[in-house]
Amino acid sequence: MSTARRGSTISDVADRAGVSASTVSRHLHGDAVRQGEAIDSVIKILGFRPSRAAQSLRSGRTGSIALVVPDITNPFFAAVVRGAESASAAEGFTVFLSNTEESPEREAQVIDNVLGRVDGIILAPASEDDQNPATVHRAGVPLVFIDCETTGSPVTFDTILVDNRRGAREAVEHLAALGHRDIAIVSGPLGSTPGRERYEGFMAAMDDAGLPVPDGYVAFGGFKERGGHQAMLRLLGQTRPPTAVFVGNNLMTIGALHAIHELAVPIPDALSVVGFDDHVFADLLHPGLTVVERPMEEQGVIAMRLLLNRIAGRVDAQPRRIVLDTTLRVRGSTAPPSPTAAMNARATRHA
Amino acid sequence: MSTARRGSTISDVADRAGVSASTVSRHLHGDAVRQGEAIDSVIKILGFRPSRAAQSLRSGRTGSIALVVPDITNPFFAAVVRGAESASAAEGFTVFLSNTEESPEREAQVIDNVLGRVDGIILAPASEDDQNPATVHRAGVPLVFIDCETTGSPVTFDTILVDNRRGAREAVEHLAALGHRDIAIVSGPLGSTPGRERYEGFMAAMDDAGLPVPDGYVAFGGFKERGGHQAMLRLLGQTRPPTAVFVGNNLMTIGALHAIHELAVPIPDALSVVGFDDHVFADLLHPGLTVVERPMEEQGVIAMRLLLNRIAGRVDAQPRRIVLDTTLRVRGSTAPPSPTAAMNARATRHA
DNA sequence: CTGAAAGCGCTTACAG
DNA sequence: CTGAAAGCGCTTACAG
Repeated sequence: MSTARRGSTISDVADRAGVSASTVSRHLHGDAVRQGEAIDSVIKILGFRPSRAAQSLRSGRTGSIALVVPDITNPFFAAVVRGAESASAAEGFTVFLSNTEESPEREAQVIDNVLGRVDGIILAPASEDDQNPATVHRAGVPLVFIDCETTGSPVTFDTILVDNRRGAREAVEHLAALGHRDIAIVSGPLGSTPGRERYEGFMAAMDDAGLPVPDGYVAFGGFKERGGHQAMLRLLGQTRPPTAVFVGNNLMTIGALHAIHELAVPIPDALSVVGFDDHVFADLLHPGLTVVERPMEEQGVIAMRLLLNRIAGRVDAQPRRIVLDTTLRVRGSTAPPSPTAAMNARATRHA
Repeated sequence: MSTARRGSTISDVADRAGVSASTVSRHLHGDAVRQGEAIDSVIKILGFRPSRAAQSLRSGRTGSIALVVPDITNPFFAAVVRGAESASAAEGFTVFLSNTEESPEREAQVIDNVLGRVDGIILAPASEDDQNPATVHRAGVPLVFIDCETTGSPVTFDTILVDNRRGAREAVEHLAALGHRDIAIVSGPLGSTPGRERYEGFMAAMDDAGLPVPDGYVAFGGFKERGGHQAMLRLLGQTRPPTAVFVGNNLMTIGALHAIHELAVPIPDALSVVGFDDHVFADLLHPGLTVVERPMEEQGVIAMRLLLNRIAGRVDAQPRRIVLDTTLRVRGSTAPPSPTAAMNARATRHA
């Protein structure tokens, strides 16, 4: 590399400051040292930066954490990143982000690349039968699950989740209390934790409320705008469309709203909508969007703390599983079914 | 760390395979070796993974690239990441992503953390008077700008951009050709390259078309949904609203569209809209969104290639500046101004 | 508080 | 094609 300047080493600093490398090293790590100021000034003059590689090799620590998520463009994960970074900054750790595009293969590659360059991994596995966590465990690297977990593994890991089933149930109960009986779901894939749990919560709550869920009221899609858009078009294309819908993911909700606008279905007059995850836009819309809200940055903070504790050995062997609560935030997108809409649904049903 | 297993080393592998560590190392790097298969099987049995730290320390290479962007949730940068990763995978490099939240301070921290753990940096600087590139240069680490650049630095860097001015001009010329005279802009911050260049391109094209741009037709906002939303509300809140608008960024366009929907302004009847950057949704909307399109993944690919060439010393000292073309993609959101809308605008103007 | 010394786990000329 | 040896730049017991 022609432009690369040979950086100075700790010995260069030591020589010019008239101390030993040990002393420079100690000073760098905050130990009290006599020539502290002299060392500082030499460091500045030389533009010295300790070699991360040498530090890692010798100390066995890297000071880095990998955060591996299925979709970096999802604002939920962006919030998680913010939380994780703020929790790690305090202990001097750097967060590296990697995107798997929801592919277990990409995830395997990322993990392979990351093992040995980080002290720990926070992972939102793409699917519940994902085998990558075993690889991480074999390498002796601490791992924490966030948002999703894998099942059937002989090993368990620290995990931070929200009560997805309860969140979905709250949405259903809210809609049922408003008088809706024709309630549909736009659901994410059942192979992932949030997809499965929100679906199960929805079905259980509908059952408890004595409301049937015809096949046509269950529409699946990928966890992104396009998935929600297509699923919602299918729901609305039926002869007897629902009067209310629960959408199981933030990006899917955006897609679903676009579909609703395209078909010029008025919210909440003809259709009440509840989304999962609050976002910047939820109260800018007219009407505002009713959502199941959950802690986001906080999950990042907790995941990072669990991981750092694990790394520092500050925690007993038993992995923790933390499940946070959701909150229903009611805005204008949910209302009692209008007489006409309800009647239409009823009439069609009996036709 | 109680759970961490001491990993095996290259010497362990060498011993069990009956060769020297040198031979194992060579085999690992693809050199022809006699005991190749034996070595492979020992590696498998032992679950050997070479220590990245030791490799870096000895070879002076890390095999990693940092990609530092202002907003990971912007689909443009997600596409850049995809492109960069595909270009780096071929040469065995791993990409680490870092988010600066458009803050030069966060950017400084990220760069400080990343220097010494990567062989090069691809940076989309938050602002044009950003001083962080100088730090990177001092550390002797190759740097490539993408999407944004900094001005006034004594050093120049490889840079990959698009012709923002021309893109904005195409939008204006398209609208003017349709017969619009009352054309407004929702612009990002002038402190960033895309904000400034698109603004300048818009103003120059309006000037060339002989169309005045009253102050009220220029609305600035941050490069996100909220910025576009608020700016658009301001534009539409005027006594003489424009009949067409150019929105200078993808996320701002989403926000602007929400504002337009809220105020129930029909597109394109009362307002034609051109966005910057195509996205998943542009042709799902009704009407479809006319946009200035630009290569996205390709920019990531090119940035990575420039950087890898620099790292490998495969390139002459002179930094390259590559400017890609934009394309106007016309969909239904732009149409001639309706007689009423135009008349309203005219009438109001003369009132 | 300080320094000399060993060593983390690799890679890479060097000599054969 | 192969091995012995040196060394990348730190950190960390050890002894003082």
